[in-house]
Formats: sequence, C-alpha cells, structure tokens
Amino acid sequence: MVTLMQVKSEEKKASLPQKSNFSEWYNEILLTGEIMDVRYPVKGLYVWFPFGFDVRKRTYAIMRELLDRDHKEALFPLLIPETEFMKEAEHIKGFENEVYWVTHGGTSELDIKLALRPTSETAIYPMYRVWVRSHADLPIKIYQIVNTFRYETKHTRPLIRLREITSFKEAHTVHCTWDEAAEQVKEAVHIYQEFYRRLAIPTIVSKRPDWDKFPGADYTMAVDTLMPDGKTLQIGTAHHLGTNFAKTFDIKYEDLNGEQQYAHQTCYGISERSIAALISVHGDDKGLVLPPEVAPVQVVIIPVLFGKSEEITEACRSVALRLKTKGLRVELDESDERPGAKYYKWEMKGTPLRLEIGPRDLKNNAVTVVRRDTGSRETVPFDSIEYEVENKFGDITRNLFEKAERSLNERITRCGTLEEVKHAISEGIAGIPWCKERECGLAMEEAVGAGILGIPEGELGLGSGICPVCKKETLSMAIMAKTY
RNA sequence: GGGGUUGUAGGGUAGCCUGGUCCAUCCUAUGGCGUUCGGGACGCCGUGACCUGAGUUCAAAUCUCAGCAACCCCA
Repeated sequence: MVTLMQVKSEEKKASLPQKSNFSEWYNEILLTGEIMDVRYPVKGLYVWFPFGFDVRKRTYAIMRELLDRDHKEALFPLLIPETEFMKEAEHIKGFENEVYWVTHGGTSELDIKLALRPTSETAIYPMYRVWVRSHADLPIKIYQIVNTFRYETKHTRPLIRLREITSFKEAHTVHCTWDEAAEQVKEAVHIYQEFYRRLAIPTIVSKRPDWDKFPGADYTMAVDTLMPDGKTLQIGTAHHLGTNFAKTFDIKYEDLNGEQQYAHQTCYGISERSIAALISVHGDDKGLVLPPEVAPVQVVIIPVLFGKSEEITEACRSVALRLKTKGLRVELDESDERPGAKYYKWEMKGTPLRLEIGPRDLKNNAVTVVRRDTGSRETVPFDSIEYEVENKFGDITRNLFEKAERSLNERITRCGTLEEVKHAISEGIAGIPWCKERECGLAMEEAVGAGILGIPEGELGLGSGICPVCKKETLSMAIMAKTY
C-alpha cells in the first residue's frame, strides 16, 4: 500500500521534470505554467497563453513606467522598403541572412520588396531625417514595443531564440554630440538594471568585444544573466551608433552657429528574453515563482471545508474583499477540488502568497499564510491580514533577488589559465585576464569553445594578471561563458 | 553548418522490428451525478488519437519516399 502511494506520488511529480534537468524543465513549465503554447505549427513561432500574456503585460508595464520618465512611446510600420533597408552596409551584413521578405501583393510581384523588420533602425531613421532640423529638436528619445522577425537558422527556443520576437522593446535616441549619446547609453543600462532589479533578476553589465557588437554600432553594452544550466542569457543591449546611421540616412541638425551637423544616435532593446529569465531564474521543481509585482494572481485563498462550512466560506470572501479593496490581485479558489490539489495548482502558477482558512483558523480567529518562495507557513491574526500580506510582498522580492544573486556569484570563477576556464564554464561564468587585443580574444574563444562577454563593469572586471594568449600583463578581466 | 532520434486522445505512453489479432493499451486530463475536503480523494456513467502527402499492397499506426514539426549531439 505504501509503495503504491509512493509510485503514485512520483508519477504526479513527474509532470514537471526537475529543474536540474533545465532543458526539459524549461520546455515543460512553459506549457504547464501556462506561459506559452509551444505547439503552434510553425518553427520558431509560439503562442502566449492568457496567463503568460498577463505576466508579460505586467513586466512590460514596469518597462514603460521606467521609460516614460523621459521617453515617448511611438509606433512605426512593420514593413521596410528594400531601398531603405539596404542603405547601411554593416547593418545589412549583420541581418541579410535573417530577413523575411514580402515579395507579393496578392498575385502581383512587388516592384520594391518589403522587409519584415528584424529591428527598426531602417524604419525609424528615414523619419528621423525628416523630424530632425535643429539642435533645439534634440535630444529625441522614442521607444516602441513591437514584434520583429528574424529567420533564425539555429535551434529555436521559446522566448529565447525566435523567428518572431513578439515583445521587442526598442528605443532610438538622437543627440547632438558623441558624448551625449554615450551618456544616453549609460542611462539605458541604468534603466535596464533597475528594470531587472524590479524583477529580482541579478545582472552583469559588460562592453561587448568589437567582433560581437551590433552591426553598424560604434560599440555595444550588454546586460547578461546566468541561467540554471550555466549558460548566460543576453537580456538587454544598448548601442552607441555614432554618426554611422546619421550619415547613411542623412540625419542632420543645425547647430548654434548655423552649421549643419550629423546627429549622434543610440538604440537599445529588450525582448521577451526578460520573461525567459524571470521564469528560469526564480522557478523551482514545483513550478513558477513570480515576484508579486508581476504575478497575475498575488494572493490565492483556499477554503478548507468540513461538512457544512458556510462560516469558512464567509470568512474567505470577507478576506478576499478586504485585500481587493487594498488593490491586490486576489483569487478565491472555490472550485470543487481537495485543498492539496489546489496547493499544487497555484504553486505551479507561481502565486506569491497562499492563504488557507479552515475550522482551526476560524476558531483561533486567524489565517494561515504560506509563502511560495520559501514554503514557510505561519498563522497571522484575521484582523491584520492586509498588513501582513503587503509586508510579505517586500520580503519575497528581496529574498528572490538575494537568492538569485547568491547563486550567480557562486557560479563566477576567477581563472588564471584557459584550462581553468574550460572547467569553470561548464558550471557558469569564468573571469580571465585579457589584454583586449582582438586576436587574443578570438584565440581564447576558439580554445575554450565559449564566448567572451566582455570586460564587466565593477569589481568583477578589475584585477591584474597575464593574458593567456600573448602573455602580456593586463589590468582587465574578461568574462567568458557558454551563451544562449 | 554537420549528424542522429522521434511524431499515436489536451499531456505522457504501449503496439511498429515480423502489415491482417487494433472501430487500438495503460496513466493522466476532461464532461455529468453522488459521497468528500488541513498537501495531488473515491465510486458509477461518459468524452477523446495513429503529423501531412504520395507510393507499395487484397490489406498500412506498422514498410518506402517527400514535406512539416519536435528533441538530442557535434562544430
């Protein structure tokens, strides 16, 4: 009898593979956690479930909140004429193998093919040419949240490597000087760090090596995080475009002296990879774990009924109403299931707090509160439930961030040799001295079979050592990792 | 870029090698009714599938080819 029970419970648990088997866990949780339906019959295209879309909506609301401080949201067309798309040589080289083309209108062939935007520089900058007249028009800071298309030839993966990126937030700014644009790149990185801090996701910022920058940029700053399987995920980039695009798209302003000057530009983007990170960094063997700010349901109330239990139902409804009045997203689960089944269900969905109200609680004039992030269970007075819940939200986000940060730091290894790097990158990120020379960097990548993310900002990028290739002394530390 | 494996109810699987036993197995899910309810309840009655196309054959879930899709490994 006991063994039968054990077998049965193992079968149930097997509905979500363990997180230690990250690849399977990831694929499965998207479906079971109702984030995305991966069964759409076109490679690299996936469907947002309503629940997942809700998480997305709340995540992007944070993004909008941060950008709306001094950006304007706009919307540019999906289709870009070939004539505009083909203007910037570097840019074309970077994207030409990934572009979807619209070649026909109905049955007639188009005179000028139309590209489905893989990113929107070439859609936006012809308009910037028209909009920018004088230094008084600058800076311009515009963003849009759109879908983009890239014909990925590598293995596609939901939320991570897509043929349709459904949630591309791209900002495009125009400035008078190179330095102002550089300042904007810094500002963009700060915004992204704040964004990820709100999602309780720790990040590493680094300047990408020259061979890995955005096609057409002077340089690229990138925000990475570490996934459970030890690979890094690039979850945000900011590019200094210099005057490269201004020259090809003829974006000029009249300066204080009445002279025509090329404008300096930046662009920076974040995609639904942010959601991939959110799910992967916090989730566990039981399912999603969501920070309260983005959880579609923040509090679930489970009545524990015995016999005729109208009092319990009453108490649950009253608590639900009180919490809703406080503006919280509350769900009272009155479905006809046993409490245990409901616990599993809401844990899978990452609901930050679960309240249980049963006869015992009623007798003690109390509510049982269970945290999703720690599993801790405590009893709090019925009358102070609002206070207790709101208080715990802060604790949960803080705990999620600290836990994730600890886990990230534990998997960063400072190395002295490429052999050590090889070993370190099977677990996470390796730090290694690097002279910053291109040939040495490429040799290092070749030798260990992983990428150089760049020289990270902060302490991580400092330290003296010897470049493993040219053996010169250097003060900069690069980080290397297997990447998505 | 190269190689491999796979495609059967909403999900996971058995059957395929050796064509006919299969209007297809088991678990789960799901609809109805009743009894239940402090960590995945139980009973009864129901629902639901052979990826697409072509070929071989008296006969195809099973064999062949192509397409689409998924997964894994290497670079």
